[in-house]
This record gives sequence, C-alpha cells and structure tokens, in this order.
Amino acid sequence: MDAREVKQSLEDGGLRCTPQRYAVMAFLLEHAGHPTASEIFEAVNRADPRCSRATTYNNLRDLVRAGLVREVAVEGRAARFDAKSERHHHFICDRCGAVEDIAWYKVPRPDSRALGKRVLRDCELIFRGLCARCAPRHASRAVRV
Amino acid sequence: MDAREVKQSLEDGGLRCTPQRYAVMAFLLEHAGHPTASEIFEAVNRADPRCSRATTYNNLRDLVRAGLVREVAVEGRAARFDAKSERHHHFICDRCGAVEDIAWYKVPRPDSRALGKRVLRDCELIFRGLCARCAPRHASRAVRV
DNA sequence: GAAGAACTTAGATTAAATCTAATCTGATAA
DNA sequence: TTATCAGATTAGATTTAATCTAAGTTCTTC
Ligand SMILES: [Mn+2]
Ligand SMILES: [Mn+2]
Ligand SMILES: [Zn+2]
Ligand SMILES: [Zn+2]
Repeated sequence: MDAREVKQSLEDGGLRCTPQRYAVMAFLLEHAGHPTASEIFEAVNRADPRCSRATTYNNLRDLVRAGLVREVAVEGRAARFDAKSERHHHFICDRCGAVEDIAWYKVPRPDSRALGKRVLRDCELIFRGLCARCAPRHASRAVRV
Repeated sequence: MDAREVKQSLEDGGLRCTPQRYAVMAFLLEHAGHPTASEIFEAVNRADPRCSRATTYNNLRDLVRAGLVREVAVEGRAARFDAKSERHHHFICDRCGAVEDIAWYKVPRPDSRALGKRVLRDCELIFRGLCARCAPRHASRAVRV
C-alpha cells in the first residue's frame, strides 16, 4: 500500500489525510506486530513531534470507526492495533501477551436457532497458548517423543 | 452447582474457601450475564461489606488463574467475567457491548503449518454484530421481507 | 499456642484512555 | 481573495480500570 493508496483509503473512509493521521496509518502498515496505542504514539511522535498523544488516540479511534484499522482487546493488557489488510485470525500468547496473525480460514456459522434475533456482522477466531518464543521455556511439561 | 461443590472446586484449585471468595464465585454462578469486576464488587459488597474492592479484584484474578472463571476482554470497556461452566463461544454487541453466550460447537484447528512452533491450548470464537435488543433500532438498514 | 502462610483491607498509585477548551487548518463559497 | 466554519490538533486535566503497598487478620500446622 503506497502513499497514494493510503490517502485514498482515508478519504474513502470520510477522513481528511492530515500529516498526523497519515503517520499513524503508515506506522501501522509498516509494523504488523500489533503495537499498542502508546507504542504508536511514541514512534510517531519521535519521528515528528507534531503528533500529540491525544491526536494519536483520536486518530486510532477514527481509523477503527472507518474500518481501516482493527483493535484487538487482550485481557489485562493495553489494546493492540492492526492495519486491517487481509482477513485473518489471531493467536494470543498466554505468557508474553504477543498477538500474532494466523492465516484466515472459513469458520462455520452458529446455526440460526443459536443466533436468535441477533444480527451477525463478523466472526473471529482467537487461539491461545504459547508463542514460538515462549513455548521452549515451558518445555519441562512437554513429553519427549 | 451448590455450596459444597463451589467449596470443593475452590479447594481443587488450591484456594481457601473464604467468605469473600465464596461470595464472588457464588455471584458469578448466579449472574450469567458477564458482569464487570466493578459490578461484582458492588453487588457482593452491598450484600456483605466485609468484601473490599481489592479483595474482589484479587479473588477474580485468583479464580481466573485457577481456571474456575473466565475473563473476556472487550475493546474500550472493562473486562467481563464468567463462571466457566460448559464450554461456549461469545457474541459481543457492537452497539451496547453486551457479551452473550453462544452454544459451543467444534471449530476446525488451523493447519500445523500455520501454527508453526506455537503450542495451542485453546481456541475461542467471537461473534460480533447487534444483540437482540439493539438489532431492531438499526432496522432502518434492514430490508422488509 | 507459636509460627508461618494465606488472606483481607483502606487508601495510594499506576496505566490506559478520554475529555476540555483553546487553537489551528483547509475546503468551500461569497 | 477573503470570510466562514467544520474538521483537526493540542497540552494538560480528568476519568476509569486495575494493581500495589504495608499493615492487620485468620487459618493451618506443628
Ligand atoms: Mn492481526
Ligand atoms: Mn460466557
Ligand atoms: Zn509468548
Ligand atoms: Zn446490544
């Protein structure tokens, strides 16, 4: 996604392409590791001190509302953000809280009886366990094969 | 789950059955609507002022660690708690934030290539959309059938 | 009943996020 | 052009959620 595309997608979402907003979006596109709002603020503000904390948070909220960015809530930790590209699932590490992408695959819908009068918009799968970095440290429990 | 069972499950989890801890667990068993920590504290403390805020939070943490209670993180809102009974999925309302249970059904695992060196412990499905109470208010968009 | 571990507590503290109210920017129209 | 004004930004205050601290209490075990 190049600069022109970013600008276009912001405008499609009804948002002006300001330097601050662009910087937040660009940072997310370049850093796919699900940074927190605070991490985004620090990086963007370091590169260009015109972007304040309030603006970073405002823009993240606006980008999420416009559907350009996805917010991932993690229990007991700060929310993480993700410039929505291809559809995908998430893996959350029990130990270090890392959020990682898992290639998307289709998930069966609940049957309409279970859904009742609810209107379904989306469904996401969250996997939990130990990430590749944390798994070896807990190898004590693992069985030698 | 009666009082004796609750006591037993606490002890199985390596936790003493104190009046405060019992009250938190009992409240969760009686209120399946996914209350927040603050709601739990207020209800439990109103019924018996011996249970302080710190204790409510400490006990929720201990109960989650012992696997007796499940914590559900919701973006932009306080975490919600659930006395883990049968396995189930969750539906989260876009509009009001309500968390509702969806009957459990089996979900296909990601293939082992996608999983890499990660150790998978659990997987949960989160549905999003409008709950039965919020759906009608957004009916403008709906098509008359 | 002494000792130590587990537990509870009020209030302070931290961390995350939002709000306030003033200012700035840029698109549009007179 | 220049005036207008919604949209955007800002520093700092505030709110909210949750945790920590340090002192006291209750159990359990010996
Ligand atoms: Mn992602
Ligand atoms: Mn539930
Ligand atoms: Zn990890
Ligand atoms: Zn709702």
